[in-house]
Amino acid sequence: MPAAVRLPRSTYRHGDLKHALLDAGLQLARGGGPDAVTLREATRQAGVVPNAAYRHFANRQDLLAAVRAAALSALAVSMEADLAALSPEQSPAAYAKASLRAIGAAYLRFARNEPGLFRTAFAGAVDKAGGDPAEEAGDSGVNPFQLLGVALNRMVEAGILPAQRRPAAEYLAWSAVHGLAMLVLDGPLQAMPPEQVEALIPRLLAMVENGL
Amino acid sequence: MPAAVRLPRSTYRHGDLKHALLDAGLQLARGGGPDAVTLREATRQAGVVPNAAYRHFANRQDLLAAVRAAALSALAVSMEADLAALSPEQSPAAYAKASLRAIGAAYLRFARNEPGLFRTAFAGAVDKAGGDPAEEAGDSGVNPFQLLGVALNRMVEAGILPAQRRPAAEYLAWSAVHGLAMLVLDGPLQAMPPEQVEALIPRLLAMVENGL
DNA sequence: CATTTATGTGGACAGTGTCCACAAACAATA
DNA sequence: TATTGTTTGTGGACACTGTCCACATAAATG
Repeated sequence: MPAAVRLPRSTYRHGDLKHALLDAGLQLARGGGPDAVTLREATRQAGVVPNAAYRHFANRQDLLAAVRAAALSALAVSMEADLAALSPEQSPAAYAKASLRAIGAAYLRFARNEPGLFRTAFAGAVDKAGGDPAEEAGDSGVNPFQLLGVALNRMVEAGILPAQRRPAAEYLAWSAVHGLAMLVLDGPLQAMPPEQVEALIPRLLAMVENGL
Repeated sequence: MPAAVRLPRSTYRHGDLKHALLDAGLQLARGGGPDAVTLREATRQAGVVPNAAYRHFANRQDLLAAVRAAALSALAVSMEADLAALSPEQSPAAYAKASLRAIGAAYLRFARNEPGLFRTAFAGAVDKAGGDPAEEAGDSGVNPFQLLGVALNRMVEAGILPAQRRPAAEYLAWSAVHGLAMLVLDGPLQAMPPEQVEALIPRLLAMVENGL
């Protein structure tokens, strides 16, 4: 693939404008959340006239949706890394619990380290009559829900989560973690000192573990 | 106070433009969330030229912050009503549990019935060096946190919540409920059928109750 | 009544999304 | 190889937004 992406290019054709716009959009989202990803700024960074974007995206919402999917995928990748770093050299029960906690902690860490991407990942997008709730796989084919499902399955297998409570349990666990992230990022917990937030995390995860 | 608020007025002065703008803003937020509350449309509904708004609000963000506070207050009022409707003619423990559940249910019902207001209430506003996290009282002086605190205190008094776990417990409970609301409104649970969401609610509240 | 202050008006500017007609480069085909 | 057609980027325009400035008007104050 041609590498020339930045700078006022000499060729009329761009080469891979769609990718360039998505990258620019991601960078904008990273810095300023969903509102910052604007068509004109993205095209500007790609060194192209605003209207060029319409050859690759139907409108701003369409570009934003693509950026959103990429951001969600980035979150999943980050979580996956933490999950994979766990060594299963322990009792199944301890391993299952550790998995759940690692996932929750990674989720919250991502929200803290990449607030723009996190906000963008969950900026209300209307699904076009989507099918199953948790089935919008990102680029890498992994999404946060599925990872949660893995951890919960481990808990069932280890006997620390009754099988009847397994169905839809990811939504419960997920709600708790997601809620804390949102309250800290955009909500009334913005002003809470970081160390206090940090102290809240293990308690929240314990609540999920014991309450499921 | 003069009642003439709508229609192309004849008087040069408006009478209570600040209130009119806030009302218009609330209506806009109700219909389309925070992005819909625009200076120009609010002034239009108030029958006034756009710039008039700047005599009462520093800028759009300032108006939005006022609308946000009012939306949060509306949420608190709705929760308070449900809480007051509970009859304490039962064991303290049952009453405390019922209080917690009523609060959570009211929160989620509000999110479902007034998505625009709910989104607006939690649309990232930067507090101007605010003090304590849960201390931004709305117009009515009540906010969601304080109500949660009441229910949790009842649980401690009833002996179903250990006193050591009491501090900051509202943030944990709140996170769970808020997270579900956000996932359903703006997140990947948008597509989930309402009856399935409804079934999730008691399970979520049970998780909080047992996990705290 | 005269003046000061609060409040709304008018006009302007930059920035945004989006539409339309046009132009340039590549692809396919005669 | 030369012609044709399709993809992709350009140029110009429009409506809409927030915000600034100078001005006008009504109310309050002396």
